Amino acid sequence: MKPVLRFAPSPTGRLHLGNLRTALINWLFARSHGGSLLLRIDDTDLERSTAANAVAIETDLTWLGLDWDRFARQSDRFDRYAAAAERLKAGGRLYPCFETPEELDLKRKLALARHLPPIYDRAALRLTPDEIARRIAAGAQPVWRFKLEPGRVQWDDLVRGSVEFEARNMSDPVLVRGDGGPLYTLSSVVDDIELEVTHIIRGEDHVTNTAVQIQLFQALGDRVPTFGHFSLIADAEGGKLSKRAGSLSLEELRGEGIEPMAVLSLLAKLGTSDPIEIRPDKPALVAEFDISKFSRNRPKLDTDELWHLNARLLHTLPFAAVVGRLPPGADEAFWLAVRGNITRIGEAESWLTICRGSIEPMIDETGFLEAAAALLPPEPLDETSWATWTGALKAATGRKGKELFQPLRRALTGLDHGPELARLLPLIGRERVLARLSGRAA
RNA sequence: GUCCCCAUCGUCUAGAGGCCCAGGACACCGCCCUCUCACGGCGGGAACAGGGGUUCGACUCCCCUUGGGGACGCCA
Repeated sequence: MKPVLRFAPSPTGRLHLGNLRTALINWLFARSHGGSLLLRIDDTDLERSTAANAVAIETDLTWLGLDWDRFARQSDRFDRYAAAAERLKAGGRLYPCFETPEELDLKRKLALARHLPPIYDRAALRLTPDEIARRIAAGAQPVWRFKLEPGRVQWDDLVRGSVEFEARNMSDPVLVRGDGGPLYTLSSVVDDIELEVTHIIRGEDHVTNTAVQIQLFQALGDRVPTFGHFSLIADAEGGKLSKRAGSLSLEELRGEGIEPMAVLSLLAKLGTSDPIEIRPDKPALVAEFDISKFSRNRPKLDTDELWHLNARLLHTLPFAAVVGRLPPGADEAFWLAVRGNITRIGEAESWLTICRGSIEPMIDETGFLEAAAALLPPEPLDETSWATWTGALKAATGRKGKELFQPLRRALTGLDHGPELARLLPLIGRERVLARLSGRAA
């Protein structure tokens, strides 16, 4: 049976690197096992979900090149959740509770104060049928809780090995809210069953959810999927990712010029035993993916590392891969000359100004530069011109090494370092070179 | 507070009792290459959180401590 994976974000905000990692791991698992991926928009929380966020999620995934085979939206499926809730009621697994949110909050605080776990005390289970009928007749809108069965819940986790929870340490989850709407625990399980999800791979913040959801899978169907919970990533200081969510949003990184493969390479390797290196394309990541390579440690994500990978990627990218994203006037010779000196593609622009536009030269010794101007080979300049020129200059002045080259670099580019001058010289052109050697902006 | 998880170089990790005075990758430092930066080549510094056990022998097993994280919602 081919595995069916799913990525189920809630459209309550933009995707950040943490979400993306979940998406990528599921995508890689699906692709490396010949399986399929379902994109499910978990928008049962109508208050916080927006259609714009849902669209943005699809845009971000597409930009990264993560495709999906099926699509579902939970707000289209409320009838399915209601039907499942009825089945659970009929089976005696759902019971109505009439506490207000304030009462529940108080109960939790009381439990905590008594050094007890803040789980629901099941007071509603002691309500008589008459009492329940009377309250409903009086207009009360109960929430419906799933009655957990006592005992041990165990599963073999793809990342964490055997995991066990004692049901008495868990709270009977609310599945249906006062307004009749479904809660995540219910909708998620119903969809995983009906959309035939075989592998649920998500962050470790879901492990306790898994324990209760396994009982729900058993109550609602006959098949429990395979689970895998990888650890969440921390920021560079070891703190929560959300605190620096701004700098880690894909939207922002994209605006700063990050390449998809830099993001993908880091996210696919972080926390695994593979070296974190730039990979050329998604098939390389698919070929190397193995869920068992993920450790249970909590890895730190450093955006510096992301930019480092980005630079490494750019240094090898052929002209064809970037042609549409370079400023007008940038040709292949230009790209090949400057790609080794940039971290983000936007930096090509300043080099283009140096090659095709006008800059202020840095002049150290006018005498030396005058001599250089006199010896500059005639048009056309090509990649051999530099050697010819500096050879003649060396013979004429007796200079060599840095003394010979650095004044030229500073005059020609206005900078202390940059791409090979042999390649830049023909790009800058004879006329500009002469002007800059004489100290004129050109 | 309760339950669960984690703890090896700066970072990501290898390590399933002797193969480890702990290996790799990235980062860092040095040298080489070189007009500069980067690339590349060579070399270097750099770690088993602490304390008890178990054992002939613990990075590896057990317990405790400490430190971190997750969960405990009519959010997902």
